[in-house]
Amino acid sequence: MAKPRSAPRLADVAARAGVSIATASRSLAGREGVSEAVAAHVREIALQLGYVANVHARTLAGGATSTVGLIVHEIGDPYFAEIASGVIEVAAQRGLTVQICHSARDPRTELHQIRTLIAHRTDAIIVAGSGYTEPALQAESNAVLQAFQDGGGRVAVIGRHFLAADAVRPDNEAAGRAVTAHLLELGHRRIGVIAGPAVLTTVADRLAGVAAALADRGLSLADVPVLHTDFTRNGGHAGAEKLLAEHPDLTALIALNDVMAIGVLSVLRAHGIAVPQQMSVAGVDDVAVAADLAPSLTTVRLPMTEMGELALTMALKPPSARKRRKTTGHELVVRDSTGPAPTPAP
Amino acid sequence: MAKPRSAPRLADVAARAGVSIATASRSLAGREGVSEAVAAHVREIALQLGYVANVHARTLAGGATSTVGLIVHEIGDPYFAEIASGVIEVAAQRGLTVQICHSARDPRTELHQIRTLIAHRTDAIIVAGSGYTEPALQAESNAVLQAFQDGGGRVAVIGRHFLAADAVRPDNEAAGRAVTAHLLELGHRRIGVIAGPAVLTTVADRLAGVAAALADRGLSLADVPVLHTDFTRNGGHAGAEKLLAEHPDLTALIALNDVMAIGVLSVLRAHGIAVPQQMSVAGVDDVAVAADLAPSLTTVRLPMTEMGELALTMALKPPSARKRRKTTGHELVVRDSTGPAPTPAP
DNA sequence: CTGAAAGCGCTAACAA
DNA sequence: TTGTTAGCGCTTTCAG
Repeated sequence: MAKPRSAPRLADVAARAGVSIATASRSLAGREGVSEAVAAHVREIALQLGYVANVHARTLAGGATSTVGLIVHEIGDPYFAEIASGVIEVAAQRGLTVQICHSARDPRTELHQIRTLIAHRTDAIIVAGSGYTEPALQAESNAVLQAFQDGGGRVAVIGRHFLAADAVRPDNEAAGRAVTAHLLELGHRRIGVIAGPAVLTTVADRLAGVAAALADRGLSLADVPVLHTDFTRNGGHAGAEKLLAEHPDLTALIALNDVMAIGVLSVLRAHGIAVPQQMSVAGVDDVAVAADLAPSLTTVRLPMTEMGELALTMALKPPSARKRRKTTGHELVVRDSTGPAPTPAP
Repeated sequence: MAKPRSAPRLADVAARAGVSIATASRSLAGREGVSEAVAAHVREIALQLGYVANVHARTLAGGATSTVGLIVHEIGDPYFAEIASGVIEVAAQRGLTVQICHSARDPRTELHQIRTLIAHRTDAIIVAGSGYTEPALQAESNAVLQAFQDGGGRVAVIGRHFLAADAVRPDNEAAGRAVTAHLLELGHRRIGVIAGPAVLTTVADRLAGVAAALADRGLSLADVPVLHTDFTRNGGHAGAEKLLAEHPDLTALIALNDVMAIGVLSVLRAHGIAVPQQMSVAGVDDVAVAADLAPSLTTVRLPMTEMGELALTMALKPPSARKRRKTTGHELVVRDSTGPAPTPAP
């Protein structure tokens, strides 16, 4: 075993450069009050020693941690993976590192992860998972995040949360509306909706959009079957099986996110139901693979990567008195999974 | 602005509990040398104060950081997202937090990320990105990681690296061999290979497997067109276009990973080439969507999530004298994208 | 412009 | 069993 003293410390750099650690610190931090010559020399030495400041010591001494936290429901879900990619990219540009946690779509777990990130004194925390329609579920998270912000921490959320923080808001209602209007225009009237858990604001908002589009045509959400299952590929799969069995007359299926739609398509394929000839299918998100499915998936594009970038960018700005709110664009992407409603057999 | 003193400190807990900080520390750490009564009391107080230890202070004082680093090429790639999911899960179980960095398939960036993680004094570092066939490219990373390990840090890599560390090794050669043998058995002889950058060991190993399977049939890799492009969906897309144009007689395409295969399928669809009737396509990895593509993708399953779990588990074990090496299983999954070679037109 | 020294919050000897 | 105290490596006054 080698000696535990592995990484060079500031003291090593200072000694080697023949200056005090205070001067060394100033030089490396690029603070002023050091002659450029000395500063350059110190930097030179630091470089050749491969010196990297100990983040913990720096943090303890009052500096920033250069770390941001990101809470997602599940990183294996492409929606979150794409958001994470955006967050990581801008973090890297700014010399920050990203801690990622799973909330597993559970408010208790989310609270726990928030606590953990706070304990790590991350400079900022980004909550990317959907909010909950029931404020009580996030009351404690809210309190904890508030305290964190009062202490100088920065917070940004993605989606609609009952959290007082800067927010990046995909327009989920408009997305739900767009996809539904598209199907209605194609002549579909017997539409089934496969939704995620009703407590998620993302689900509630998209569903509200569906309802609004229906209302525009004098229809009501009460008239269409809505099934709440997991917000995952398997949830979509199970939901489609159930809906198909209970409502054999449906001509279109809306999955409230693309991964669910993927599950829906697999069921249709297994049952030999032609898409879109016999059944149209649409999702929301436009995850990367949506375009490469067969049939390619009609969906509403949400700029996930950009949302991640935006969230971190906002969080890194100096806090403003009132919370910032940034709504992202969305775009209906019509592909091959939707088509005209089949004319009913005479 | 509230006062900066937000989080309660150990001293606060100790004072409130009427004990010294040493006793408080012991109680919370669950170390022995404290009467159970006192310990329980301290824990109680800590709980009601919402006390969470400052990770940085703890680390600086010689404790563990409760943080592990994970370096992936790109988290948006489902292969890495699934690995990350596994890592995060076992980390959460053990009360650890995960810092994820992008290496962007660039050795320089990878080195930089390793340095960053070391600066953060993560307890362990997991390098999930592929290794490089050219040892020189990772020489410096190797040195830095070695120093990290000498200093008590733990390291695990996924894949074949020229890094002295515990390793989880998907059997890439066997995977390449399996998929190729499958195609050969189906009667294909004019097979094109769409590969990622040749410098990646993952690519080199899978390609070696392809060569081995060909050799088993008396064929040579020299006889089949191999195209090296990006190890991504778009790389697969571009590669397929090129290969198709240059070798119109091919009857099967092997993409060296599933995301490339997705790009390949999209090209075939665009050209109206029926899969598998006119062209068979196979990938490697079995990412989640592979089963849901149409046609569903024949591939070789690698247990990505489990690989992530395994890597962290290994890294968390006390270091052993000789490096551990764990080879994971793989399994040919035949789906709809491969079929018998079309009989040549007479 | 530069250096000395006081912490930051916690752990781990060492005492009592 | 419990308390005292010396750091961990760095930033930041405050002197010089």
